[in-house]
Amino acid sequence: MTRRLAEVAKKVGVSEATVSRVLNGKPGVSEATRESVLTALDVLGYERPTQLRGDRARLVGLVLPELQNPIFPAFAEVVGGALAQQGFTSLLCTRTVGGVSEADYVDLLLQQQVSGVVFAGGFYAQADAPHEHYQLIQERKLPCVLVNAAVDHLGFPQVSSDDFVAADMAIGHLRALGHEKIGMVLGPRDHIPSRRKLDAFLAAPEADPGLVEHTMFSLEGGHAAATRLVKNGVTGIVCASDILALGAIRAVRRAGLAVPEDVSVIGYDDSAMMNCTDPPLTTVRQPIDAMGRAAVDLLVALIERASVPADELLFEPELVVRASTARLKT
Amino acid sequence: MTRRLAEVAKKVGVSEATVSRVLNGKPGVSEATRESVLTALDVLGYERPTQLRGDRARLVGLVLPELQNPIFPAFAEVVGGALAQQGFTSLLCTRTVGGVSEADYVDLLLQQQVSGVVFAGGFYAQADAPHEHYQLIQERKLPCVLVNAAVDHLGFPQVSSDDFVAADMAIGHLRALGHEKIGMVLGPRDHIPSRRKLDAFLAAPEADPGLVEHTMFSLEGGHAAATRLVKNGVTGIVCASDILALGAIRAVRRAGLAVPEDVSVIGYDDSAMMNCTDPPLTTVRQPIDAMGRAAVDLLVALIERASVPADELLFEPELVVRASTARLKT
DNA sequence: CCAGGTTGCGCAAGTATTTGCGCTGGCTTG
DNA sequence: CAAGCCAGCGCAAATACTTGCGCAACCTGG
Repeated sequence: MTRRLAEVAKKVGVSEATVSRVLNGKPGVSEATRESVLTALDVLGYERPTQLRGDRARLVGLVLPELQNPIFPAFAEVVGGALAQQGFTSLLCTRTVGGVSEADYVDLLLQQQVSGVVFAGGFYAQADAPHEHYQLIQERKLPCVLVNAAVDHLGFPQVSSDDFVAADMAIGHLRALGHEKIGMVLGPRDHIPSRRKLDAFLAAPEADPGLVEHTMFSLEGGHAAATRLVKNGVTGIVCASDILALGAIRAVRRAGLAVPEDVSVIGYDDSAMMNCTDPPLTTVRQPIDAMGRAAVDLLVALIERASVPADELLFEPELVVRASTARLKT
Repeated sequence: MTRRLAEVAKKVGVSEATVSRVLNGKPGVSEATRESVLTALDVLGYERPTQLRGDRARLVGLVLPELQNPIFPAFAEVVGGALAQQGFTSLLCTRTVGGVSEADYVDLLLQQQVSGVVFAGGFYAQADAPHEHYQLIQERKLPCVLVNAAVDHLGFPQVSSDDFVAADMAIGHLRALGHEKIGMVLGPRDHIPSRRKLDAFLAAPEADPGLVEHTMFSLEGGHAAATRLVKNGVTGIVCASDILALGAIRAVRRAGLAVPEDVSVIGYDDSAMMNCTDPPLTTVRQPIDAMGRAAVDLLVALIERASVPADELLFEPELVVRASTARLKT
């Protein structure tokens, strides 16, 4: 009922045969004719076959939860750059308020015939979030790598930074500075990286489970959580992201105290510009460069059908001591 | 020569007719059969037609130069959110070092049959950069909106913040604080928004053209440029981005001076977290929320074939006074 | 347990696309 | 300037995909 060839052929004034040849990249058509057929195709709104524009685009989806926290754009740059070097193009997908869900993005990516997907900080990290769309990827055998702590074994290879060690370092640092009443500001309860940090916190016998706050990952969330902790008299706060830490610093000041003189605050991520903040933030750095590269290497291996262990690659974080932590006043 | 239907049909053990029906979403096929046909398709590596996965995705490309400067992720969130509300999905495209060029992204987007494109801070803003790919978009009559000051009339509608007014505000603010020796740190010489700011600077009769530095948009660029300015004895620096301003602050300190006591620094953009820096940055805010919404409105109008003036919509910036500027010491 | 309805599917006829072959007209060569 | 060559294209045959129709299997209500 469509009669594409016929319609296009009439429009250009050539035979159906010629249009067919153009569409299939067959020889025997002059460049000029080829051009005009292609133009007519576009004008009439038909999809030209993928192959016609250079070689098939090697697309990879990169799914991120947000862009507010600078760690995610930074990660996107690392992954995008590494993919580009391997000849892949990345499609960046970000959840937006009231907008497109992760499942929608997965649909979209499948539709666009991507060669693979990298997820960072997605729903897979939250135990209570829907996970059906990951199974969809699995069924399709689409190469996929998860960054940072997935819920359970979905069977995808993972690249994570070691949250347990990270929290341990942060707490150790505060202890070494003489702090004893230490609080934690974490993400949602079902968020796996937060849980792992919590495990590290509770591993210490002197830890007080009452000084753990769960909140959402925003400056305001950090502010609210830290306000409660300060009220409970903590002198050190370990946060699950730099943004939370900035919120915590604001909360401490709002309470009439100073950072780091009265309360020490440690962030997590070491996102950009944390050395320009007031005070420069002591934080635990995720090695995003190495992680991004590793994720891309894994993904490319999967795409090329190499067998890759569905393990979790743990990356060692690094404590970056700046000026938001100090020895406890005696 | 391919005989897709036949091959798939044999694999699944049904007739070609059934496969055809599945491929075209026709009724009269049980869910189970449909599933197995699709699976076989995937296994055999055939593309399933776009329509099969829900209704045709309404895609819009969003092309950004980088993600380091937080203004771009922020803009991406605004535009992405606004598009989502209108039922569009945004594909984020970012240039990466040694990676995909703007022209490549345009090719990609055309190939993916996007409904429209939003460019922010792209090559169109630089007089000496290649512009052919914009013409390609124009020829295809693809809806397109440019954000912030394009080189010349490429015929696309534009949404910009008023750079002249912005620079004027910044300079006026410094003058009001008693500063007379004021320097400027701008982007590349052929960068149109920087030129417009330069125009505002030179409009004042007492302006010294020797105190204008061109550099690339990075912290290090700002640092280097500001170092030269400080050596020349300026007491106030107006920067073309917040990142440049942070670099400038570092340069001032490296020179043994203090911000704002010895030298006042003004940024531009008011990107996120500039109120957490040391000192909190005085800056000129781009109304990215309004601009993003306007850009999306224009684009959607274009997509719906409404006629839209190919004008430049100028948005008024806003001076945000924090603590990186102070009265000149007498 | 049977009649009638419904759904899923294959047959084969109908429609669309691809391709072998040969015509044409322009360019090269002697 | 004519003969020969060949790229570019259309014709029509071959191939590939779509669809109207009817059969069969399975439910459903008597």
